[in-house]
Amino acid sequence: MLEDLPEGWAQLIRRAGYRLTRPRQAVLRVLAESEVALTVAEVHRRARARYPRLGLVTVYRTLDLLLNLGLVHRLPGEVGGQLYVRADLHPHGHLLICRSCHRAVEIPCTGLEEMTHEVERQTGFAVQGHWLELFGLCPACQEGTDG
Amino acid sequence: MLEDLPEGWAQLIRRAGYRLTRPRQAVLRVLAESEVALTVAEVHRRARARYPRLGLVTVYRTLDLLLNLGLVHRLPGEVGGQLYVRADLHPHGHLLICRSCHRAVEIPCTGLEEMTHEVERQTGFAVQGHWLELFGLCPACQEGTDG
DNA sequence: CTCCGTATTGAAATCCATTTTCAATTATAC
DNA sequence: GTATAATTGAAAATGGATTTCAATACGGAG
Repeated sequence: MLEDLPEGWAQLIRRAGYRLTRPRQAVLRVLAESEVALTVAEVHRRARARYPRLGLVTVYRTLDLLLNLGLVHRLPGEVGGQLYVRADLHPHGHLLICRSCHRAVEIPCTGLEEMTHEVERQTGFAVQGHWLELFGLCPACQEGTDG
Repeated sequence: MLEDLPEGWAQLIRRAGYRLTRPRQAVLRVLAESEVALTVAEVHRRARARYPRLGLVTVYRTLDLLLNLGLVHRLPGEVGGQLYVRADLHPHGHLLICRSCHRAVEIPCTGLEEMTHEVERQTGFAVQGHWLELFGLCPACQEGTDG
């Protein structure tokens, strides 16, 4: 039942003092299985297939929990719903996202550490983190008819 | 009355077929005068000082208009309100934003064009645009007591 | 300068994502 | 098993953003 969760998710959650309940497992599994960034509503829809009584609120709470544990990324999307993806697929927060299907691909991001230090030197800011997002159309969606 | 607007904003808006009304001027002026990225609510608050009858709806509509004309950037911020800044201050969408005061600084962003082409080659995506955001604390806010 | 047609406005209503509240439920330690 | 504290889901509340529509004001024609 838990074996199809990503490496150590179960332990991490338990160690952090959280219970591994059925609703949570449903949400976890959905995220684990998707390489595509999902809206909250989509996570809810999919997770319901595993646990029909699942409430939307629990989806929000579980996503928040996963976010705090660093297991998922939240993509600061456009107006109308944030997107979530497994963090272990994209450890550095450098993503290429398809505007049509939300497929997310990790970008090999050379030189950003260096650039960060350079920027700190120039501006006096204390940089705490970064987000690099490229967006466009993935190969599959380029073949489709929509623009 | 219009002279303190950034270069050509007035003409651009007129040429695009829009009227330069008092409510719009109020909103324009607020954005023109701020180097800091502003929430919609903050724009509303400040613009009211110039034109008290100004409705929040008009702020949204005007920001949208400016966004379409490319005169402002919308920063895909965290949950709870998007931020807007003059686009001419940050032509490439590479920003360093203070988490405390929302001051936005343009990042000299070398090598990103190259990286984009490289990524397109590797992934087959058609890249349409990008967003690079560093966040941290500006020098002034580092001195403050809050974290 | 005045009049007119039309774009624009603001208030209210609505929409939709997210959060809060709280009684009922359920996972885990004993 | 039982106790107990975390967790859940429904409903209500919140808050950002959008839609609707009658009233208003811009800016060209006269």
